Amino acid sequence: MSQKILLVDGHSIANRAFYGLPLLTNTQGVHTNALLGFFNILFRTMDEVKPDAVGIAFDLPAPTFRHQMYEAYKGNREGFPDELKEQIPLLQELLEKAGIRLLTKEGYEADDILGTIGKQHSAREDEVMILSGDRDLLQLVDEHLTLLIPKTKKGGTETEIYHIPEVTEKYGVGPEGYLQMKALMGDSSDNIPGVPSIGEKTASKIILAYGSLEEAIRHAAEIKPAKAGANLQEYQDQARLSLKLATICTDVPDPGQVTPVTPALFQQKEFIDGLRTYELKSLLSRVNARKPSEPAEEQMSLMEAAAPALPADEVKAATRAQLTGLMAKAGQEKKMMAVFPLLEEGRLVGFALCCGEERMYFEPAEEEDISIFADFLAGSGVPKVFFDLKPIQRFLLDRQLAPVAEPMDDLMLAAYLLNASKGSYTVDELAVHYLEEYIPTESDVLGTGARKKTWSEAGFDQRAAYALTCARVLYRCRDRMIEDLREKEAEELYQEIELPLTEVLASMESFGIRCDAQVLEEIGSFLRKEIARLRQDIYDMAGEKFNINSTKQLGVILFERLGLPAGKKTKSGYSTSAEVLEGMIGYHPIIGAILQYRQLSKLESTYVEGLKPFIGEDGHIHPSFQQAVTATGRLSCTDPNLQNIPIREDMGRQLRRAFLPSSEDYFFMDADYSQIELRLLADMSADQNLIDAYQRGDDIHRLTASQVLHIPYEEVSSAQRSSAKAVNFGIVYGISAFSLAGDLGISNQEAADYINHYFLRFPGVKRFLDQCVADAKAKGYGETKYHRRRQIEELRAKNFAQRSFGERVAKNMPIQGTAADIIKIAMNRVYYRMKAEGLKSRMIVQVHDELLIEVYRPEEKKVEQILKEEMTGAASLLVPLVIEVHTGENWYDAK
DNA sequence: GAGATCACG
DNA sequence: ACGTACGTGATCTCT
Repeated sequence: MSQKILLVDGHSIANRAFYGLPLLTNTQGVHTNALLGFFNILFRTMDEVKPDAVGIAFDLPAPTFRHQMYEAYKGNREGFPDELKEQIPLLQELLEKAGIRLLTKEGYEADDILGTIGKQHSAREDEVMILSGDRDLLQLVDEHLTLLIPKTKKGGTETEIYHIPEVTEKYGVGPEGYLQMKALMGDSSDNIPGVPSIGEKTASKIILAYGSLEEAIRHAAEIKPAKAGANLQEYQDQARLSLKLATICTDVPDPGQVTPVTPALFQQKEFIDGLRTYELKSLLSRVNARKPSEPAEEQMSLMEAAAPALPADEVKAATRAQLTGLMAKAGQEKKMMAVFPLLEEGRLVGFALCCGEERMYFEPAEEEDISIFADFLAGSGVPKVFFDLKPIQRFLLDRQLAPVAEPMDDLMLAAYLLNASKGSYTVDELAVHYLEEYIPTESDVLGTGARKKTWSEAGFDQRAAYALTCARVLYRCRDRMIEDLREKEAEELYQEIELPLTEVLASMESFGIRCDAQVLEEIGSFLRKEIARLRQDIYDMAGEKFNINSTKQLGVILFERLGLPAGKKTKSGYSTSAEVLEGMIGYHPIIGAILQYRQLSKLESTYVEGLKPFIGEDGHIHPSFQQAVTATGRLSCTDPNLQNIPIREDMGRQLRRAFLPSSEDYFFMDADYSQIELRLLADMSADQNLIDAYQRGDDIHRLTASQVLHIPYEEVSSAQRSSAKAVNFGIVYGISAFSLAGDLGISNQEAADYINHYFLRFPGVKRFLDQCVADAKAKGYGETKYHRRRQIEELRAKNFAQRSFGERVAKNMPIQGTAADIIKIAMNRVYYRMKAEGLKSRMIVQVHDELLIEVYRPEEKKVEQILKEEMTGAASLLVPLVIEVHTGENWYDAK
């Protein structure tokens, strides 16, 4: 009977684990990050693979031939850092306590042992998986043996899986070929010298052509590029040595035995005591959660805190009767219900409900099932707890069903408000943070990358277990999170702004915006013609063809071949940014052509070709508005991003002609706040000079120029006005003389004078910005008028640049964030008023300080009135909030 | 996957 | 003396 065998490269995984986590210690000062990371990776993999036996191998060096060779080339190899070295024996000890026999053999490295045992089992047609961070082991892959490489990514680990096809796909050659390639290209991290000037690509080509190193050496003379062939000839002995060094031994005598996986593994008292010693809490609760039998008495408290394992055979789909029963009961008793749906491609695969002790998982089979669920969600009696509510609202609105009604909670939004600087939020992180529990992540269940499964492919047991676990976590976290929000004075922000906004965004996404593919195509064909012309001109002027998109190649052409003066540099070479190139106009006609080429190809690739695939069968683009991404509280927009459609240059602006109302009965009305951030600066700083200016209705940039430069208001030139505008922007961004100087093309001294004069004239602004920094330093976070917080760790940095960054953020976040709060309030007011008044007009896009409305013609006056009232009335400031309204038959005309 | 560039507010 | 604007997302190249 064929078995699943998991083999682990101990040193390699410990190494990955070590670098994947910050340096943690227990209270005794023992470093533990590699221990924690190792077991996380091991447990995760065991959950996914469910092996029948495991083997974990470690190097046990001894002076053997191969080792001596290895030593000889070891010159550039750094040893493990001490903090990691110390943890290896602790790890080995823990593994042995857990019941695992370690695989070591004097004089052999771990990969030799893994190779030998792996090939033995593979020959018996067992299914072998080797877990290692080392690509060298790719040479072992065969029909029954796969290599798993854990990747540490932001927020978790993912696993790359290599069967034979993946090896071929990635390297062009199979596992044996990969070994031969290694001999040619070498590997600096493994101190395999290889052949000079042969890298991965050339090596792959050579092996593809000749099959092996020896064959390649025989044909060295005919190898292209000639340099590679000549070097192979010259360094053939070094190549042969490299082959020897790279080859993993598969005939280690008595390599040891794998350990069968039994329920007792990882349950030994000694092992659990060990975890306690190193204070690896999350592992402890995980081990307890996996515990199959009765818990030992001393583990009771931990056991109670941990989610009970969900034996797959006990989870059955709930019947419709059970479902309606639980919903009815919750309705009568007004009991809180956590709801965790599994959605994919607009389909509801299933959902879990958790109402205290009672939990169930249900999969709708008919329309009737969905309508029962939708009725429950739209009902107002039961407090419903979600994580990421917007897709559910979208699901309902797409089907013309009523959206989820209050009372409700979205713990993803709560998590975002509690810590806005994370970018992504998951249920498993809530479990760790609030319950100190480890639950599987979505990628644990579905995998990642090319092998990522859909929920339907994952199988019933997986779906049910995952959804039920998540629902239970939500149920238990809810009260504590709401309490945390209250403590931070953010409950109103959450209840009155973010939560209602979810339906608004779902509605905007569901309607989408019509986009005419023909208009796009016309612009595209014009652009392609122009791009081809420019490309040819550039090649002619450069005297050769090259990839203009490659900054590296472009740098060589401009600064070496044409000998133009190089301006700024980047980390990796010359800068060729528009800013640098613009400074070089006049030196050579190629510069202008390149700038034009850049501009047009950006439009073509990002906005013509980039948008096309998003136009759906309904002729609309349905973007995704992200509510829990930015650190300041703004929305972001993806798939596609409709918040950066060109407008500043007329050529790009033409693209907006492709965005149209959905029928002739509608036109566009676009309303944007006039200088909302500067008005907020006036309000929040209470600077009398700035307030007076806005109350008089002055042109604020003209006024700034007049006051800073000491010239009469009427005599300000347009150049002076635009300098003042740059100063005003700079103030909001946390200005420095250096950057203002760069922006205006003046000296540092002149820029510093501007800033000093500005602050003399607007002393309240100066006081306010300094206060922002002082408050943020004292509290560790910046805050908006509506108590949105952003943690600013950089303020405590020792590094000057980082700390300065923190200070700029402390000045900017309260302003940008409050503007974001206000437009969110406005969106809610406009949307819910249009809804309440039964209008056919609808909000379709938000661009930070701007709302685009598709207006039903008969409703023009009504909508304009609503926009004016609700947007200007969204906040009451010391200065007026002003909006500008434009209308048109497409987005171009409406701006 | 990171870095460079550039589109928007 | 230190290194510089704040916030996003998409595309392309190259390691």
